[in-house]
Amino acid sequence: MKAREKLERYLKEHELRQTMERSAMLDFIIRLDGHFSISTLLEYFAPTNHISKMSVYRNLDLFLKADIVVMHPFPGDMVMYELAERAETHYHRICTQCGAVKEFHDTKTSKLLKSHRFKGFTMTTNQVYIYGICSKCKKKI
Amino acid sequence: MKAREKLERYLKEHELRQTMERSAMLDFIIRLDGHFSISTLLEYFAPTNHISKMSVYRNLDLFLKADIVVMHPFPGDMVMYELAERAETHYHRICTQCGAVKEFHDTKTSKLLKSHRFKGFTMTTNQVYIYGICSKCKKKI
DNA sequence: TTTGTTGCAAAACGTTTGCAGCCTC
DNA sequence: GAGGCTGCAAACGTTTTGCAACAAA
Repeated sequence: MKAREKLERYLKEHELRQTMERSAMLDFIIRLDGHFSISTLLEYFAPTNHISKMSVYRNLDLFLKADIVVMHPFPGDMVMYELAERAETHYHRICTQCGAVKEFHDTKTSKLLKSHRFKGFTMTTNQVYIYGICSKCKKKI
Repeated sequence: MKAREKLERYLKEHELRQTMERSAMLDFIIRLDGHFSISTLLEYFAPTNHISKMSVYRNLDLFLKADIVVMHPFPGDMVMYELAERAETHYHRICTQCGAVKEFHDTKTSKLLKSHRFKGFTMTTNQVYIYGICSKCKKKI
């Protein structure tokens, strides 16, 4: 499902409201087309672009609950996020030494995971992370 | 590889030192046998058990780099951690509504992921997360 | 008209930094 | 003996809280 649809549906289901702020934040995240942190959002919106810090925090939480955005456990000081729709098209490979993250495709695993059926649990997305050491870091050792 | 071996090897390779604090922290994490947050460690060590806040922070970072511990992107305010060795035996299923996390087994996917070969990238661990809605939350809607 | 949402400011909290002294190796 | 490691305290920055005004439904 598209991110905008998800938002509309989630708001309706939970009797929440459509606001300019939510819409603008989602637009930005869609256009951004990549990984981002809370700082990315704050730096863009808080100083000049009409959305206060508080709304950024609160609405990012909402996007997470609504499955519009996923959270990635990348190393480093900042938790990173990505549009769920975008994250569904690839997985991530992470160097535990330098923190470098690469996207890769794996249709086999994707299909296998999508075929799972759990009792009473409805799957929406799945994420795979492969940890290891990249070539640059291997040379250093 | 066992966690303790990993630590020894990592320390040697990076010319770092074995200390009581590192050893005690690893012991605790092994005995704990589950998910934990920084608070879990701080609450145990900082007040009474002889390891200062600072060493907890610094050594947890080291454990992450040494692949002794992995970080999980579970919803909620706290980033969670788990002994890598333990995390290798199962994957995680997460409810995006209430944040409940269940462990599940999937040898097929595990084998498939382990069989991957990347140019210049040496895999150490892999993690799979399945997001969705659990039965309890479905009833509420 | 109701009630969710925003934005502000202040407070609370978690994390980092700098440094002196200690302890591995 | 050299240099990594610890612990303290202060500084820092991020996130939360409470509340009044606003606006979507």
